[in-house]
Amino acid sequence: MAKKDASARASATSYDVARRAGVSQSAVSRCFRPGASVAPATRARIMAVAGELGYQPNAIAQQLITRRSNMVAVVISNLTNLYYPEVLAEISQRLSARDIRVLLFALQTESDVDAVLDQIWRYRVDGAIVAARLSTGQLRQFAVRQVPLVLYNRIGEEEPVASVCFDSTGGARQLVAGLVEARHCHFGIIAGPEDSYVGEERVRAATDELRSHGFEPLLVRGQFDYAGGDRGLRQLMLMSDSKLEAVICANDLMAIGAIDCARHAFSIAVPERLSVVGFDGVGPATWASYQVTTVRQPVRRMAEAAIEMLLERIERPDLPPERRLFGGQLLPGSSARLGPA
Amino acid sequence: MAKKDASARASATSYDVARRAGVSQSAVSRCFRPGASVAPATRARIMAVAGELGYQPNAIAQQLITRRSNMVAVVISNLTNLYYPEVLAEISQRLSARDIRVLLFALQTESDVDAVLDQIWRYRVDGAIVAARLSTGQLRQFAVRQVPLVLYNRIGEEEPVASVCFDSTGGARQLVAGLVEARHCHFGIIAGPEDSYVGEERVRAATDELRSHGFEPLLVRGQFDYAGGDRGLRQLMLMSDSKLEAVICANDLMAIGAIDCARHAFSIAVPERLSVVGFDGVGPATWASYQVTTVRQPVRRMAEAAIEMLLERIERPDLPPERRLFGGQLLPGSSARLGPA
DNA sequence: TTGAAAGCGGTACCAA
DNA sequence: TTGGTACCGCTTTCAA
Repeated sequence: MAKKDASARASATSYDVARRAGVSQSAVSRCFRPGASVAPATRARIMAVAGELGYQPNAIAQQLITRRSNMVAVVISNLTNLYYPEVLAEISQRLSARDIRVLLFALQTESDVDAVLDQIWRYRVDGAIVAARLSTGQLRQFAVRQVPLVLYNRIGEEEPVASVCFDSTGGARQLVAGLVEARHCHFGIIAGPEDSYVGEERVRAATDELRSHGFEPLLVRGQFDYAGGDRGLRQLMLMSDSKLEAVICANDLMAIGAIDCARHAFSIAVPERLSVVGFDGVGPATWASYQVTTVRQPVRRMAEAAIEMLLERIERPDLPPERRLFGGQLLPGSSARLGPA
Repeated sequence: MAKKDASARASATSYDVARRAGVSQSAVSRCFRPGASVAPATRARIMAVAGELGYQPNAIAQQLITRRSNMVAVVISNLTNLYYPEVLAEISQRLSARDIRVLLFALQTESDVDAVLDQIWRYRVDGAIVAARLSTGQLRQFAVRQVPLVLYNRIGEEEPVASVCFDSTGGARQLVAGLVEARHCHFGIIAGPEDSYVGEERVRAATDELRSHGFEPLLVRGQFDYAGGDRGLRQLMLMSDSKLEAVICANDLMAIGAIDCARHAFSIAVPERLSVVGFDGVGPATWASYQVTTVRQPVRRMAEAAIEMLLERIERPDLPPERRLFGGQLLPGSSARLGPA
């Protein structure tokens, strides 16, 4: 059976180009591979025809033969978190710059992970950057299937996995130290859901640090959002008999919710009567109405590191797991009194 | 040359499964195609082996042969806009639910579009949802290459293209009507960059509506972000000789910037002395410190519509361009006096 | 119900 | 520098 005519298909193939340029298909292929040997005249003719036909090599076919998809799966748990869009934008742009495409998986709930992993295997991505909780079994699958993986702000709990994390502990120390120095005595912590790695680490670090100074914080939990901060503060107010002096929130969004709640629902002046601190350094944290005292994650450096680690592991799958920890920068803001001076 | 052993490759192929199950490769393939005829016993044996080997059909090979990638390109101009993460999350989740993957292209600047389009052609995506400005030439390419396309909050300027848009005009009318009824007389508009379609439409609609009431607004421009709103208000204050009574911002983020600027930089009470309104209805607009008077875009419905339109066009490429316009819901908020009562 | 075989659109090796 | 050819891993006739 004769080959189908080019016009029948949506896009031209290397055969179409070859025929019209009067060369072999191999020649066309070589023209699109940097460093291949093609006579200048031949190349010119081929490229001219390719231009006419709007020929672009079919990435799918390339992937099949080279076993390289030039795609990386990016798995993100909740894009509406305000912090993640920034991460995603960074990762996406940096991967594009390296000529790698992003296959995006935005999870609504973390329970969707298994379905996502199935797709990841099927698409034979070159690697994955995951900002979602993975079970040990799920982590093992990456190893078994030899798909390079870098976790973002998560860790492999039972086995080591390459990961890029924010140093919540260091951040928490700085915040607590400042609050203690400013002579706050009654502390509250608004934590996120227990299954959040970064969240728990922040809470644990803050708690430890407070205890080392002889303080025992009140603890409440909520979602990592504005409403979570609002509700958290209400609970703390009830529990503390209104003696609360400082609140440490697991992220900026909660801190903002808590600040608004304090000011508008309880008419408590922030920071005069109540100090509120957060984590992340997201955009809204710097808005004039809040100026949240927080610790900023170096998102760009972390995104870059995640990509570097992933690309290294794509080239050399045998590289050992490595964990890179990034310290944050204290943004003093004005939602808390940090002392002294 | 003998076939390579399965263990040499990262993942099992249908041949590996076939060999171990003692059937032909075709049989394995059929097992994974719903509605194919396979004897129950055969299927059971094959599936058992597939399970052991962790076999998953290679999506790449399937794409090549079926000419269906089950991937949709999603192009978004600035993910950091606060409004887009919500859109992206919706689109991504709804496509996943339909077993379609998202190939994400997050543009830093709109000038990257050509490079992105090249990738889109090469990956032979089934279609594209684009929330970025496309030139007429670029739009034509989609037509020529027969890649179904749906624009999100953009339109084809010189030729009709399937698109889903927010009805900025209707929204602007509602906002302006309310402001005029409340007897504001001196208006300012903080617009976005001129190359933004939605932004310009909002500005034009607001201007027209104001003129129809006999008012001529002052106009300034900036980026669609917090700083843009801040700077915009400062400029308006200079231009208006402090007579400014109402400011219409091209989006909520600018409105928030303007509100903060009014209150903190100029000590102007909002809404008592100055009314500020925005567009979109993003999360922060509802925060207690702002409660922006705005018009909310029905993001979920719009995302759903975009996907429906795209899928229809993937099935039936000959469908004519259609433009679906979604009205917004006025959120009265408390950043503006809308009248009367 | 099953297996053989012909592609899908490329890459890369080999001989000319 | 070129063209021929054997794959990559799957889907899909077509016979058996």
